Amino acid sequence: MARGKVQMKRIENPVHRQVTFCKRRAGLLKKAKELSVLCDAEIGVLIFSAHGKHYELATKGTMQGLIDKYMKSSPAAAAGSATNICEHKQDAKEEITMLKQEIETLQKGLRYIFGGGASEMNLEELLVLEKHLEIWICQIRSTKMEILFKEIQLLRNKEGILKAANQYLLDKMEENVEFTNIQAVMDNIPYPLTVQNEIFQI
Amino acid sequence: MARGKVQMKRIENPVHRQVTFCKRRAGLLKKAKELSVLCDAEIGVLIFSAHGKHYELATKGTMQGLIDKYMKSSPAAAAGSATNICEHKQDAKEEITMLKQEIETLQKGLRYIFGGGASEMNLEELLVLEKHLEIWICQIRSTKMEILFKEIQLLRNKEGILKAANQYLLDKMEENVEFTNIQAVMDNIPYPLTVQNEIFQI
DNA sequence: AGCTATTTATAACA
DNA sequence: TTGTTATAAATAGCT
Repeated sequence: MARGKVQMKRIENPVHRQVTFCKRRAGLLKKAKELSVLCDAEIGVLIFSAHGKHYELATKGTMQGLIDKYMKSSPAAAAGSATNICEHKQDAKEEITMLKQEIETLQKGLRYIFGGGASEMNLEELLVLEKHLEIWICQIRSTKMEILFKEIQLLRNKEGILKAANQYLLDKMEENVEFTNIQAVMDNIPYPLTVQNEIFQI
Repeated sequence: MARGKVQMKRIENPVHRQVTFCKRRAGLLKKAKELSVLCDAEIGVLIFSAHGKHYELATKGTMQGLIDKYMKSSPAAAAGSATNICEHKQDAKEEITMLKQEIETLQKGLRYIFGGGASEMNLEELLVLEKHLEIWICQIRSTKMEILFKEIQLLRNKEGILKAANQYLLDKMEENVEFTNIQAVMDNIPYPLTVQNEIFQI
């Protein structure tokens, strides 16, 4: 650019190359700063020399911030990038908040049970708790009914079997010349209830 | 640089600014490419315009690769970097696990109190549980009523105070020769409700 | 977008 | 690296 045009290819002379790297690097960073200031843009420049040294510039904030911005706006192809991690982090935070609320509710419920009072719960919480309990009771009643219907079915089956057995025994009796006490036989047939009496207090 | 020096400050004229942004952006990217070629360096440039548009250049590979390189070589001080985010994510996961365990414990506690999970409970246990829940609901309703009565009492007190204030104001009016709009005065008395509307949905 | 008068950047040299 | 300087590039103000 001065004292002679320059070919756009790698400078083979190592000394020349190093000097040019120094000067042009400074020039590039200066230009970047200028562009940022003049046009109100956010600019990041990363320079890695062939020897592994690195130089950077970030106008308006940190390089990290710029990279984050880049991750968000650039093709999402950057799988597993900081952005995704951030989103996961966000999700996790939300989940934690949810879980904490759940714990809070459960603890209040327990406190309520043990304390025997709901003095520390507000109206809104009490309404929610009441609704939950009502639903729970409904479920319990439904389960109860299910059990009872099963029991009834079982008893009906047993009834059928026993009636058949009785009939069989009665027939035997009639065949039999010797007269015995039918009632006694009937009384001795085991006929246990499979459920307790209180179940009829529905 | 041409036809006049330029002040190193934001160009206020939006048209000028946009034009300059275009031109200098192209210049900067060209310079970056040149430096990369001439000196065998790896260079990345990120440019975000004030309006959110973004431009990038990565010589020798992708921007992602450059960023990875930057992450590794830059002072680990880059707080909030991917590494840290990962750690945070890990922390978050652990916290979630902990919270879930806590919830499990609390739920067991509740289940214990009520005598086990409803699905595995027999009729007897279900009846007991139902009774407990009914009692609980009764207590909740009682507490709810208590809160409401307190609220009503509060409102009644306020009513008394306001009525007295109104009377006082009316008396003042009568004394006053000049006639003013009484209704306007009454309307302006602040009368905030201390509970939300939903409480009346009992 | 394209055109120049100028300002900048910088290659070669010290 | 830094400084100097001749010269190539970049670009501000216009169209």
